Amino acid sequence: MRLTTKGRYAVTAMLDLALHAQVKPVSLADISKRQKISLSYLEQLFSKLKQQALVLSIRGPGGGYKLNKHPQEVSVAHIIDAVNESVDSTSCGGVGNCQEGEMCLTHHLWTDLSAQIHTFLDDITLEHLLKRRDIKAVANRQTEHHLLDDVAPLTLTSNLSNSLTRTLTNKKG
Amino acid sequence: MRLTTKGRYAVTAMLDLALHAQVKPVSLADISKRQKISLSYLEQLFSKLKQQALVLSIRGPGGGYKLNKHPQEVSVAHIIDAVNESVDSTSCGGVGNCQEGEMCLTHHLWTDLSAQIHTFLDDITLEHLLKRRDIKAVANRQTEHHLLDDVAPLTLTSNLSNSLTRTLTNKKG
DNA sequence: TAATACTTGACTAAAATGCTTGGTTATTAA
DNA sequence: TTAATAACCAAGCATTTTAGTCAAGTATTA
Repeated sequence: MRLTTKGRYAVTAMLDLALHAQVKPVSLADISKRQKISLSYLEQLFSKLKQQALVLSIRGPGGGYKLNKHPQEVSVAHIIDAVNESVDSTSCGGVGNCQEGEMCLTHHLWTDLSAQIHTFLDDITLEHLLKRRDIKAVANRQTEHHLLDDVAPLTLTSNLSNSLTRTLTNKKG
Repeated sequence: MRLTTKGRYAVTAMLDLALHAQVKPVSLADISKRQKISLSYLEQLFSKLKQQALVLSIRGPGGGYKLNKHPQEVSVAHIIDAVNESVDSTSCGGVGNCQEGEMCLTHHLWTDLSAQIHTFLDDITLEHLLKRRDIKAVANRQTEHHLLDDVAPLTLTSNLSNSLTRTLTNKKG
């Protein structure tokens, strides 16, 4: 499991799709403008996302990309894995040549840890993120209604964060 | 939060310290041999680990490094953060120039997600990893005693993984 | 005093990241 | 049919990160 900005870009772009490609497809140019990611970089990322069947493409004018699965079926882990191409190679390459057993030990502990993080991110889907988005959208409307300009935004993001924390940590029990 | 091989090297090295630097300090040359990490790369890593007061150094013959805290006080997150120097810079740089609010949204979701992973890794200490190590050592002795050569090792690592899974996911409730 | 081992800095090769440029192909609307 | 759109594709490039080398220190101990 690798966590870099590349994965963040991919998750952001997929979330953009989930938000805007409900009816008609969304072009990479649109995502590029909205999320400030270079068009050609998006092309590279979506090439891999399509290989993993996470998105489908429609060519020609009015074309673009759409999600190929329901938001609740797309995990953050899958998105990140899709763009990070086969990490593998944990020095000994799986069951390879750990000479002393000492190395194999710490090596195993790390891969276990890595697997844990993967499981953690595999439980978080686009659906989860979308729900938080809805909460924020509703909250924003409330904010406008109550005319609280400066204080409210901070409270809102703080609420968002807390709610996300609760959602993610209290999973499965 | 960034997750790369650099962080893995650091965690592995710290685990090596925890295992071998109980009485006398351990030289980087020893860790280099045991964990197959280049000496000079270890020097760079330990320079940062020392800056973060995670280790202390003893110079001269018989010198080396020791943990500066108890294993239960050293989290995996802290180790990874120490060698990954101030990640920051999430495009808008915190509270900066998210123009459309749309970007700020996904941006926030990501930082929340990242914070969750951080919290997750902050709960895992060297102590936890050491305990798993003990379990495996005991299990290995049992294996030798029962003379199960082929089947047992697989079961053991599987048990290790499961036990780790339980420990990590069932934390705090 | 010599060996040990940390400390520091400069430098390098390789890989990953993020982006540019310049095309092609399929599709649609004028 | 033509022009615009937008996916697709490939090569290349600047920057950063990774991982490591080399060479000089300095502190400590035997």
